[in-house]
Amino acid sequence: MEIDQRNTPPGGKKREELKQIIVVLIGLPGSGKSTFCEEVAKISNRPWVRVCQDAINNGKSGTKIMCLSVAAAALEYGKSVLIDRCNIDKEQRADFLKLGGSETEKHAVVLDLPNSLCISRSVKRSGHEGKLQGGRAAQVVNHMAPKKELPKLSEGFNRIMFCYNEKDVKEAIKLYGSLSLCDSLPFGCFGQKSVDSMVQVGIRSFFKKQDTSGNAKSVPEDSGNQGAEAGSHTAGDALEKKGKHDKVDVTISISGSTASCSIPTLAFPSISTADFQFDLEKASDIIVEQVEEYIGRIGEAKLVMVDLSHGSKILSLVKTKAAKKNIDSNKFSTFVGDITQLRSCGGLSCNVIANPTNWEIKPGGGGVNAAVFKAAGFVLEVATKERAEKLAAGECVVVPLPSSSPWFGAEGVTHVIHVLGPNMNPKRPNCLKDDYTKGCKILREAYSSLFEGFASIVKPYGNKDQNGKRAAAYVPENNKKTKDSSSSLSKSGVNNRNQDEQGSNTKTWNPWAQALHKIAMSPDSHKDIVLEVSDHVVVIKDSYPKAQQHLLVIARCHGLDSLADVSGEDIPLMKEMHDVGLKWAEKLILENNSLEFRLGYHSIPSMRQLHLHVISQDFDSTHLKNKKHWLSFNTPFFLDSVNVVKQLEEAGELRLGNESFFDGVLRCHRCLSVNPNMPKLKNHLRSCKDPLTFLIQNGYLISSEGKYSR
DNA sequence: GTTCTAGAAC
DNA sequence: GTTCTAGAAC
Repeated sequence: MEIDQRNTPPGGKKREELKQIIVVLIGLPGSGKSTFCEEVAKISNRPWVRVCQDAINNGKSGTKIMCLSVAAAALEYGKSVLIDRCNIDKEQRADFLKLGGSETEKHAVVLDLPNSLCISRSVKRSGHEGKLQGGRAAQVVNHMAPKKELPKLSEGFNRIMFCYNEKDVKEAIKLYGSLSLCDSLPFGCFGQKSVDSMVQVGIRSFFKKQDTSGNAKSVPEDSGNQGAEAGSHTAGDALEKKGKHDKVDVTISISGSTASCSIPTLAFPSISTADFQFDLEKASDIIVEQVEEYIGRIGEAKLVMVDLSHGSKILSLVKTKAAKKNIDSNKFSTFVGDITQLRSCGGLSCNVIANPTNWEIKPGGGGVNAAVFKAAGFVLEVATKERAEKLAAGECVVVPLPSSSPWFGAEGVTHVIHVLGPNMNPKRPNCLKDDYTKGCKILREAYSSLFEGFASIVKPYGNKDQNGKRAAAYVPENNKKTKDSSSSLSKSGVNNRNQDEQGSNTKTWNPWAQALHKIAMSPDSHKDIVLEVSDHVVVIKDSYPKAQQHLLVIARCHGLDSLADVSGEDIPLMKEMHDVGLKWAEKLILENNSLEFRLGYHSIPSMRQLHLHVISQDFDSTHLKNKKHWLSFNTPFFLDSVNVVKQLEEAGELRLGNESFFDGVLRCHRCLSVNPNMPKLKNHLRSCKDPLTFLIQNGYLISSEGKYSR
């Protein structure tokens, strides 16, 4: 035992000023418990006492009773205590939790490192206090490992922190080492991989302390927090409000606020403006801009922005800016209330709830995230895990809420959309510092992604109005689990933006793939790159042209992401796109009569929103870099516009190419010679002057030599 | 879709 | 040693 004598004995210091903590280390031999204690003691200003069973008996191994006795004495002396023994099951830990008074905080730090690592460390070490090293150590670890029982809050811990690797351990050391005499840490479970006890209590008092204590030291980043946005809405708040604050303010009138859930409604809090400290003015601009963009796309569905606090600045800013833009208050409103109890306490039926989560999409961190996971129950964690393991900033995942969730019955919630916003808080992971260029971009993506997710739930199902646009119609929630097997599915399985749970055209679109879609939906916001805009199409120059001239004719119709969405009824639109492309090709040929053009579509585009390529056949461009670039324009993966229209007219459907064409050889489109690699092909293309016989014969080429027929 | 880069190919 | 590809990350 090592007693720190820096502190005064009982009576010498007022006990009220201290926050005494018992930290029960839990871990196999070799998991790093002793190192943890030594490191914490080394960097800490707090008087820690390490109670180590391996050395408690005059440097030799002692008993549990001895540990309890020494720990009790240390607490009497106003110290905080680190219990350095394995404590692998509930029974071994129970007596330590009885020590100290009601003011003493009981923490567990679980060093759940891989058994193999513990064995390897134990075997290799020398001079171990308990003489557990060499071959015997491996035996002991193997014997002990199956008996390991992870701690739960219900055992009596205020806080449990799980560490699974050295990085986690380092963070925990930093956290505990930086606690001064009066500091405390948020209560609850932090960092647990799989849980059955992940409940966070008392975090409200932690945030209150942060606000009110003038000398409170900022608490270091919590590994269990994982960047979760705390917000003004805490789990504690949610608990306290229950049964107390039934009254809520509707800051903009909501038509039919007590309406049945037949009108789909998304309730969303402000993303990133709470714990992630995003600038409120900038955030409110983005919220209103995104609401304006999406409000016309969700049919009769509604958006409601929710904040727990009266006098919320962000709510007020959004409300004012939305009013200035004349956004229909029947479609978009703000609401003061508890997002977890909108129907029961606020009379507001919202079937979809947005949750500003952390990158691991896990409970914790306080704020809305903690409250949502708590209210929706463990089934939400399970349902979430089936859909996604993690999120990148700007992404979201739509999770149908199982009917077994208490939220489903009590609040009528059918879906939760987890969304991760940008973090500007240096105390949280992945801080953007003051880079608001990036921050605004990500926040815009986050809202766009969220609203796309909502739109996918109230998805349009094929109905088109007279403008050719698909009218949104609410389809009752569908809990059918569908797994997207499309090649574009991100590795994490995250559904970005457009989650379509119906039909064979299911495809998810990453944030980077949304650029054309955004241009098509709001060409006015992209005037610098738009060459032409009409009711049905937008023409732009490809940002990364693969030839001297490379334009895109983008359809403006909702619900037409790619050729996979096209059917016979789209023939007029396809013809219009072709005519516009032809017009531009002819215009460019007038400027340079050596150009030859081909018009066509990629069978499986990378970018969302149906677009026609108008590309000159020189393929002279620095942006033509890899095999896929070439093959996507020079194999049947590229479908000529005339042929697409013809197929639609004759068969009513399309035969699309697939990505197997990307395995092909690099054949010159003129002389048909095969080239070993891209640099050599590009070099060859500069000198090959053979005619494009195949294209001419099929009527696919537009050149000064002859007219193109449709 | 692009960029970056490790490692394969030359 | 340089060139090129392919996969990861965005």
